[in-house]
Amino acid sequence: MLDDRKTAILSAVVHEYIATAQPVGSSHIAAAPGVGVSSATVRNEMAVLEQEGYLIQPHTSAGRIPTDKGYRFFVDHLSGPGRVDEATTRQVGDFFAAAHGRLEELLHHTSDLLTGLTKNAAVVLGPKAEAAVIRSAQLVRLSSNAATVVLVFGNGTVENEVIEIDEDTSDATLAAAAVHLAANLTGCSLASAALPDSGDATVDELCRAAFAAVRAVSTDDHVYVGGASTVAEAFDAVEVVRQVLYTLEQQFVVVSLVRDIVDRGMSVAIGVEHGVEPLSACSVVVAPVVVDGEHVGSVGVLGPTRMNYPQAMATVDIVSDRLGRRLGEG
Amino acid sequence: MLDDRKTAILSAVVHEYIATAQPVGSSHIAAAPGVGVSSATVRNEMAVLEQEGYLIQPHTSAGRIPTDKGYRFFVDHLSGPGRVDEATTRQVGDFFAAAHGRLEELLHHTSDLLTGLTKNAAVVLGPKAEAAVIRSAQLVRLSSNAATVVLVFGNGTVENEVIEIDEDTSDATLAAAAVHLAANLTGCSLASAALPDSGDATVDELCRAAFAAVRAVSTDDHVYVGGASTVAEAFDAVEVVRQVLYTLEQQFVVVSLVRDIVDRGMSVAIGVEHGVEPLSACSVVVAPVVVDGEHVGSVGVLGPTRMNYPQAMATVDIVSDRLGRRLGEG
DNA sequence: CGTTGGCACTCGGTATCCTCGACTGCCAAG
DNA sequence: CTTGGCAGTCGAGGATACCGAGTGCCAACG
Repeated sequence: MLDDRKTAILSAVVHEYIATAQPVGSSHIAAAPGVGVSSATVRNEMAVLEQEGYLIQPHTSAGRIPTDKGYRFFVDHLSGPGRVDEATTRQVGDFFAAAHGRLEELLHHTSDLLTGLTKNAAVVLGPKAEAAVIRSAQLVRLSSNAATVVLVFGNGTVENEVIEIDEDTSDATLAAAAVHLAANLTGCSLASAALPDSGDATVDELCRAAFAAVRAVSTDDHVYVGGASTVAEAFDAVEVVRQVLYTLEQQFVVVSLVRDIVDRGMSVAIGVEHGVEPLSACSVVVAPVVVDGEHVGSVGVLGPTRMNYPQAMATVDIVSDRLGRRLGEG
Repeated sequence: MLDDRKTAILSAVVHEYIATAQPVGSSHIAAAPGVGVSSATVRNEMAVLEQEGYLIQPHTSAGRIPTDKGYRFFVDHLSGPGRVDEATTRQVGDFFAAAHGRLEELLHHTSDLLTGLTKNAAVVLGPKAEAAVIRSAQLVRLSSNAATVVLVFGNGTVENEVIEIDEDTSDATLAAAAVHLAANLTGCSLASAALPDSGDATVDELCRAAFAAVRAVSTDDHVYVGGASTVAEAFDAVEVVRQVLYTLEQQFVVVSLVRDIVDRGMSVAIGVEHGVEPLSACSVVVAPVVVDGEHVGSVGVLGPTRMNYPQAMATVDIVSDRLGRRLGEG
């Protein structure tokens, strides 16, 4: 643990570096409020902080920049609960007040909102359909050998999947299957639903196929990634930009990344902490979206390790909170 | 019009520049096959080509690079019909043979396919629901004051939208509206559908709301943009990368860009030709997706003006063709 | 007359060198 | 323990020189 003065100095270094992206020297810190001490003393303290791994020098005779460990200490001990300014609060409020329509739209726009507020890439992970209550199940013939199964869930999501059917399946059989599906799925969640035999083998066959298809689809994640262009500004090394963008395009990587962080109960993963090597120059700030005490999704932002943590954390928190409330009403 | 020798020289410059991204000098061209002439002669010809606007010199005593006009001449007169190698043909074939499931998935993966084949950003514009035949219309209550209207179209698309309803709307009214909707929409396309009065004012009110909502949604475009990370490699100026990425994120810009090019009957828009200023360093190669003689969508790739046009055009063509066939079967 | 080899010239890129200044670490005095 | 002072370090940035790729022009040639 660090004493008060080291703490204040580290804090000042982090703040300054976040603001300027330049290595920060002892005299700047000595001038900072809250550090009433000469630059020589600051130098001594900074040497200690460097030895303990909170700071590094890019090269001798340069200022210091925080390490991942330094940022970690900062977010754990220094940044407080985090406040968002009033304009942000209002903007978020307005957004969710004005939001209407489909869940997908809402999540998509939420990601844009986060990007706009934090100037970082944003990730929104929506609720899986699996757990939601099925309000309607339907089977619609598309052609002689294809049909669509459509489920409407209580949260407003609609999932569908195309299944192949036998050429000689009669419309009557299809209708019977549709009725059987509707009767047995409506009111349950997909996870809990079971499909008893109907007595007709052909109908059962159809129903099983439909059920399997829609169950497979409903385990897909609803993930929305926005603000990719911000990473082009955050890093000056083209290679890093490319790697980060490429990784962001692999949505399953992003999904497991975010989910993993949330599951570990963390709200911030700094640099290598999240274990995704191509993103080791990035930090991720996440918050779970909670409805009725249940964790139904996540929101987060991804930016360079020298991101504005207090602001990002506060923004992510307020957005996840409001999104949760919104989903609770809907 | 250019004589044969100028044509050959321009062609060689374009090929060389596409391959190396370096200004190309007269001696390289003189050595190229098909140009049996000394570097001095090439220099004279290049000077003419520069005066006529096909080439420019970044600075005196550097080689030349093609202008947009040079690329335009190249694609119009030089690149021939374009062949894809066998591996590509097979890969595309395999892709569409293996593809199954929902239209959205198919389009999304098609964009990934194009990115993989051309190493450029890819755009896939799917069919609008508007024109497709409605196979099923449904109205499902979500809560006391919200319902979802769901349409299933003959091409396998499912569109839905949430509408607000009066708290005191009875389930019976909702059911009546559902029946009325289904009766009047099934079998038509959204564009051609009309909604006669049912005799019950409340039901009509609901139906109108549902119809309006779903009609609004169905005019949305299904657009899939992939391969954003490739643009980080294509340009070395960070600012250009940022602008291009940002523009690609504005999906409506991309949509109107692609649509405009296709509508003008063009297959390639080079640099400023497409009129989107932030993308003036980019070319776009597009092809319409045609099903039964009808233009239902578009595919395209977007890359730096020094992209490999013959390969891109051939790839886009074959993908659009196979996608059209695939949509025709489905 | 078009083509070609030759030649002088241009100019960006790279390397070298230097200076400047922003740091640091250390030390001795307070 | 803190602080002012001081010598030392090292990268950034500017000046200089050089190199080489490439050009334009011209005179000679078939």
